[in-house]
Amino acid sequence: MRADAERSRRRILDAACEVFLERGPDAPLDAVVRRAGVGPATLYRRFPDREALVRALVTDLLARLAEAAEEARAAEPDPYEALRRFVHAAADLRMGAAIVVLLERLVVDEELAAVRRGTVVAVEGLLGAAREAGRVRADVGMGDLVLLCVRVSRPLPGALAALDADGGLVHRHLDVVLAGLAGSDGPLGVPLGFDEVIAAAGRPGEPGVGE
Amino acid sequence: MRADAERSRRRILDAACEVFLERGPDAPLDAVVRRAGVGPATLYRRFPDREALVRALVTDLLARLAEAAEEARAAEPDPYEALRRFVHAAADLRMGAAIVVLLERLVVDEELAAVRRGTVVAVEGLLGAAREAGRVRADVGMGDLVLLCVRVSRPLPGALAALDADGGLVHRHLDVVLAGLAGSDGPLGVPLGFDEVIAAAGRPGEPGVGE
DNA sequence: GTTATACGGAGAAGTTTTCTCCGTTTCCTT
DNA sequence: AAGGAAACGGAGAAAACTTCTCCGTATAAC
Repeated sequence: MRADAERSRRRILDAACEVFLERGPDAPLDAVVRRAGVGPATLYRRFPDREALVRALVTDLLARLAEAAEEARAAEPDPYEALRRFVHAAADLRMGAAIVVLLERLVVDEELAAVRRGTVVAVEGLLGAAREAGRVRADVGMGDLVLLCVRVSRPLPGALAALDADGGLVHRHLDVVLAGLAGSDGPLGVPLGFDEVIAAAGRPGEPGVGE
Repeated sequence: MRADAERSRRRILDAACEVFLERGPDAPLDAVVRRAGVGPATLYRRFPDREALVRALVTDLLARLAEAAEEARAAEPDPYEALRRFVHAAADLRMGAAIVVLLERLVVDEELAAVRRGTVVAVEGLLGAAREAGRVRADVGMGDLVLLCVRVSRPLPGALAALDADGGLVHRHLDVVLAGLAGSDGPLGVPLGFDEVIAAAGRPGEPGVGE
């Protein structure tokens, strides 16, 4: 495969990740194209239809998530810290995009099921260890973990997304979820005020959810 | 105003709330119409354009939120419980819809600013009291509170929304946010497993984010 | 330097969304 | 309970968006 082709592929996949996360799996492929900065023909040449794109995206992402889980377990001896490290990594990898698009748009074939199983097992290991160590309450399951991650790491809707351009807010809020509003499990820094929310969204001329 | 007109108005507003929350402020008004079970003409007669609908929706919702805050403060002597009660009420009122649509689509005029101020003051009172009582960490601000509520109470994307048909999951996850994963501030009941997530989304034939 | 491969833009075809007209139904008044 | 004003729903024209392809130009490998 030629170098520029590989580069385009990567840019399209990354763009698709962001776009599906923001606008759902029905987002126009045209939006992906624009975000990727490539021509429409390039996308359609590489991925014959939406399904092909989605399948490539999900496979890629699930594999990287499993890797991140292994990496977290290896890097942190403390099970809770390992879980925490993974959750933050998953947000950076845009786990939400994989979940949303996977569950919505894809017939799960043999290959995909295998990749998915690997990821689930790895994350379950992380969660189970933290739970056994008594660092995570027993009445929280994988589904909670995954859904809370999806909820918190999804981009904020519309103009609010500008608040979190660098992703810092996602990590902050993941920490809140992890540590709890009433806890004191590590400082969060300066409180975010409501005025800043207003200010960020007050900028006119932003066409909304789209770009 | 005639009784049937008032009834239509209410149904449209409720439907708009759900639809904007699920699909963002660009959702087709036609989707609102279908969900409300009225004809398109009825919507356009009552609200000349999207902006009129959105403005009515937001004004209505902000006022109800302020009410809910007052009610929570009056009903619960303990400041933390009052905050908790409000947060759950806000989710039921679909606060997310107001925030998203307000910040995105609306020029904030005099009237709207006044309503908004009232709501913010009421909620700030709740949060401040809980913080002073030492029940909420000092490094969490109104912005965090609002954004976390938006994040957690937004409907899950696409088919995942079926998991939470009755809203129970939102309340569960709000409690996680409030109490913290590592805390033990009240039992959450049976853990939600990953399999249930898969099962809920595995149902084919669901056209996705739309209805 | 040559050749095969990939690229971007313009635009046709198909789909979705917006918004109005008008005949029928529902509510209020007397 | 009957008349009249007001509201309703459905069909459909017009506009806006999406999808997807053709083809001349640019880029990478040898």
